[in-house]
Amino acid sequence: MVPEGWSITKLSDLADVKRGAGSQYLTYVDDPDDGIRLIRIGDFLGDNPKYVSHTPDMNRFILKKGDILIAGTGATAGITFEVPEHFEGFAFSYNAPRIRPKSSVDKVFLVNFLKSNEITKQQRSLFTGNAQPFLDTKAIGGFRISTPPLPEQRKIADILATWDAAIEKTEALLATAKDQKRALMQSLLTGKRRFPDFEGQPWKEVRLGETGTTVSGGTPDSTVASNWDGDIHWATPTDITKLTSRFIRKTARMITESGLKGSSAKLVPSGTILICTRATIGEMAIATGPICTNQGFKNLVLSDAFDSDFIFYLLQFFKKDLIRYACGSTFLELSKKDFDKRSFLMPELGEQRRIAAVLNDAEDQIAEHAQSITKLRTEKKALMQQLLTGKRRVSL
DNA sequence: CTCAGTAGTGAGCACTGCGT
DNA sequence: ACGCAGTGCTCACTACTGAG
Repeated sequence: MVPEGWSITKLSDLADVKRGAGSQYLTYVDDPDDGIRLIRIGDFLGDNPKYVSHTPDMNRFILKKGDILIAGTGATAGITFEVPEHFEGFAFSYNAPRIRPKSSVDKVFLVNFLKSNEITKQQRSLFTGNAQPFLDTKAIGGFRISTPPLPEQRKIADILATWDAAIEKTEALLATAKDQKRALMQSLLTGKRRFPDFEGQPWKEVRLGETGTTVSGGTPDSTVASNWDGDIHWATPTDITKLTSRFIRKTARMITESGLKGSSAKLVPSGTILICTRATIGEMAIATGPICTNQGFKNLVLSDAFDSDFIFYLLQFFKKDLIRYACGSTFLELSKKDFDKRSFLMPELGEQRRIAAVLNDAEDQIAEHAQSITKLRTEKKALMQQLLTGKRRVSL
C-alpha cells in the first residue's frame, strides 16, 4: 500500500551507488602521512585505521560530506553508516559501497529510510553468494524507497533529527557520567581521597587469595545430553562480556545436577565475583544467585571481611595489573597461583562499604543514562516505522 | 585486447569448547 | 593448566565477464 501522494522509487534514481577501491588500487602504507585513510566495514563501529597511498586512481574513491556507506559483504552486510564530517577526504573500500544522495531527495530522510526495517526486509532476498552474503551495486541500487514529496520528506527528517539530537545529548551525559566514575575510582580506590570518619586508618596490603576462596570452573561433557538444559546457571566469558550491569542474573546455557557433579564446575553463592582469566582477561561480574562457570574463570567467594561491590570496583580499576600477569602461547591465561598472589591496598570493611556506595551511585547514574538512550532509540524506531511507511502523516 | 567491475573463495584473526 | 580443534567474522586475492 502506497500512501496517497507517495511514490516508490529505486535507490539508483535517488542516489549514486558506487563500490569502493578494490585491492588492485590499494597500496598500503604504514605512515599516515604517506597516504590517506581507507574506510572499511570495520570502521563503521570502531576505529581500525589503515592507510593507503593517494594515487591518481584513488580520486574516484574519496568520501564527501553527506555520503552514506553500506556494508557490502559479510555478516553485517546491509548495515548503513553515515560518513561523519571528519571522514571527509578519506577513501572507501570495495566492500563498503558508497551511496551519494542526489538533490531530489532529502539526505536525512534517505539515511533514516536506509536504516529502517523497510530496507532490512528487502535486503535478505537480495543477498547473493553462497559462502558469504554479498550485496552487489545493482541490488543496492534496486532498493525500493517509498518517498513522499520533498516538503514532507524534510518535515519527517526534522522530526527524526530532533530524536537524534536527544539521543546525542544523552550520549554526552553518559560520557560525562563515565568520566566522573573514572575520576572517583582514581581518587577513592587508591586512598588518595579519604572520608573524614576514616582518615588516619591505615590500608593493608591484601592478597586476593586472602579475601576468601578462589574457585575455578569446568565444562560438563557436552556429548551427554543429560548434563544440559537443567536449572543451574553456567557462565562462559561471553555471558560476562554481554552484561550491561555489574550483576550476572542469567546465563546463555544451563546445566543439570549430574552435569555439575560429573565436571569440575563448582557452584558458588550469591555475592561471588566471577572473573574471566582466560582469553578474555579481567572482565567480571557479581553473582546474584548460585552459579557456576566454565574453566575460563577464577571465582572469588569472599569472606565476611570484604564487600563484594568494593572488591569488584577495585579489580575493575586494577584490571591492567591482572592482565599483566597472564601468560600462555595459544591465548592468555591467568593461573590460580598468580591470581591469588596479586595484592592490593585495602581499607577495613566499613570504609570499603562507604567507597562502594559512592561508586554504586555513579554506576546507577551511568545505567540511568544508558537506559534513557535505549528507550529513546526504541521510541525513535517505532516512530520511524510510522513515519516512513506513511502510517502517520505529518502536517506541513 | 584491455580493463573496470563483479563474484567467489580462502587466509587470517579472535575467540571459545574441550580433550589431555 | 595447556594447547588443539572448531567457529564466526572480516579482509583481500583471484578469476571471470562484458563493454569499448
